[in-house]
Amino acid sequence: MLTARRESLLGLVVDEYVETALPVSSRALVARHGLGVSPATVRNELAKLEDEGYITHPHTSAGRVPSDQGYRYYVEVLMTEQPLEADEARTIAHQFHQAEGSLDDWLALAAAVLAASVANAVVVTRPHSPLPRVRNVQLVQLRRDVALMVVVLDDGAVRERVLPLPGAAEQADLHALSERLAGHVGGRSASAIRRDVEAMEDGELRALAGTVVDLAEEHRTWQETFLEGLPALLQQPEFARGEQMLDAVRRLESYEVGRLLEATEPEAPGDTRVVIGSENPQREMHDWSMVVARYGDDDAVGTVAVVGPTRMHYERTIPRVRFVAALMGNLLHEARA
Amino acid sequence: MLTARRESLLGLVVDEYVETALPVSSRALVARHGLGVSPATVRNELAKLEDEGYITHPHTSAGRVPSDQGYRYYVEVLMTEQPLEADEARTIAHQFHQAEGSLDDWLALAAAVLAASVANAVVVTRPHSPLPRVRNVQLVQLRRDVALMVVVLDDGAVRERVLPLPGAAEQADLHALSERLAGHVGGRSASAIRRDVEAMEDGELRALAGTVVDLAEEHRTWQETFLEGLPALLQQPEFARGEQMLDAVRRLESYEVGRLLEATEPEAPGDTRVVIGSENPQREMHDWSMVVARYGDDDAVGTVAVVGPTRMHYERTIPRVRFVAALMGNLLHEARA
DNA sequence: GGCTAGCACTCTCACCCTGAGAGTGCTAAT
DNA sequence: ATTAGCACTCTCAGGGTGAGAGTGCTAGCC
Repeated sequence: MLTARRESLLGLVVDEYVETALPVSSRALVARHGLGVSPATVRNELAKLEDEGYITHPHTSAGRVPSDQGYRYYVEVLMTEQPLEADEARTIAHQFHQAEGSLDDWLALAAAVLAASVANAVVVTRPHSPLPRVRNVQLVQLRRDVALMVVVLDDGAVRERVLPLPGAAEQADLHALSERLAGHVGGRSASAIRRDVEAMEDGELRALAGTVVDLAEEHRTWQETFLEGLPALLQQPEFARGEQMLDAVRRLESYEVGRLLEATEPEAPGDTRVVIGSENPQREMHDWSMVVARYGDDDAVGTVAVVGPTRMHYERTIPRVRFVAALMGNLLHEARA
Repeated sequence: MLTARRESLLGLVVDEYVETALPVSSRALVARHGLGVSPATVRNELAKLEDEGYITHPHTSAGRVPSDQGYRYYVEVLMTEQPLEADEARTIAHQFHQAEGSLDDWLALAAAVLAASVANAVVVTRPHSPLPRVRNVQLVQLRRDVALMVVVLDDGAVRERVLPLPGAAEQADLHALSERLAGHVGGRSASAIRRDVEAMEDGELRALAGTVVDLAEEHRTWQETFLEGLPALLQQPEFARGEQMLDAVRRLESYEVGRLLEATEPEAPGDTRVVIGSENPQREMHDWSMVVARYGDDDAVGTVAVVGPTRMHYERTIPRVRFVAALMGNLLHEARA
């Protein structure tokens, strides 16, 4: 249990440190905010806060720095979220509407816009439903005996694969084949299809249905993940030295980003979750924080996450993530409903 | 015109510098390679080479460093390409075959494999033809009055867009509409379609055909560009300091990569082009080199490029780029023919 | 009992200096 | 044409130093 004064002091330390990235001294606290006490008193209080684990000391004669526990308390109890100003919200919404390309383009744009707003890296995943159903299958002839299978799922995902065709076929034949295939797999989920696949008599159709299952199940996590704002992240003082920057880049490599989000428990759309430093089950993320939100609806859910150093402007970041997630949910719904 | 001795000296300077990243001294040259002369003689020769612009001096008492002109001469005249060893070629080919996902996955994999092989960043673009024809159009119903248009082009590109449908429709209606639309646009290029679009009587069809044109023309350069090997690049000593690393990351940002390749004149598949430092028309690339190759066939052509500091192992890089480009071309053809 | 002035102590950091080392360029001799 | 020798330049790592920034503690004050 923190006394009222210690609480407010902790808040000031966090605010100050988040802003300046410099350890906060007792003197600075007194000077910058008109506390009615002397630096010595503040020092005593800070010492107590340190005993209780809310702040630390890089070295003897340095100021104080919040610990993960301190940030946690701050986020849970002290922080007052800083909502977006009207024009900021307007700008973001405007940028969102402007994009008129494919879903992928739009997601990347959303990530970039949020990244710019919070000055950190942002990861966005494509929305997908836990059990997508096949909405449509098409076989398109590319060459004489090569076709392209295009599968459209009801969460909007479009997946493709190049197939060799045993025995040349006309586009008309392929068309008929598509129809037959669609009749078997249309409106059904991957697992449902798989259950029947073996029972199919027609060998050709069975093979094709198998491919449909593959495509429907293939999450392609890393391909469906959009990372933006890497430069913004790397500009943070914690990555000033080349070594650390290289580390950061490695950690956010495309293949890794998916894994990074896996560690986060899925939540319902609307929720926003904050994972601070050592709270992250992944060891290598121990000096990073993530603000994760889900967007979408019951049919299809995706993830938006801000990734950055634990010294993060939580007050600003959390409402912005929430705002963007909500906006994405709405637009997605609007575009579909 | 360089004398034979100066030529060989230049070659040694380049080799040495490429390997160590340290300015090379007259003494080191004599010691490491049994030249029959003294360092002083070498110094005289190096001074001449410097006069003629092939090498430079970071500062008075430093060794020599090749200039862009020096690298150019090296690539043009001195270098003997180092072909892949049999097992390296086998490994790469094996990795290429292993990938069994979509084209996108495969391209990203190819980029990553090459990047690992040359220890630099690699950019790969999707193959596309100069005038792709529409092979297939499908309208798929997602919600009551929202459809997804999926366009397949004959270079294998699959593009999609979410469309609001004026007036709810049944999937069956959409199907018929797709057929009609396909009748108009199938087998034709974007420009050919556009020529007729205005003449169409049916307003709905006209709008849809317009969207098809959009999709067919939309190159989505940055989306169709795959960058891999960023960490490998950043590990190079020229990016040791955080500042320069940040610069490098910014320069390779997704939005920029496409522009980066634009500056390179297109060539026929099979050609490999080397752009060294200030030869690049883009100012900000003046201390970078690129080894660019085209892959594909007459129908669809893509680009593979290695991007790194001018201090690049050209002898190794060029044949590896060529090898990978050829391999990609073959596989692409194999998968289609 | 809480607050605070004062002070000793610690640690960092920027700075300067220095000497070693690595190169070059030039000259004079071979 | 080559080379030994040497003066000269520049960098770089190391060490020392002083200033500055903090803390923690203690003793006295309200």
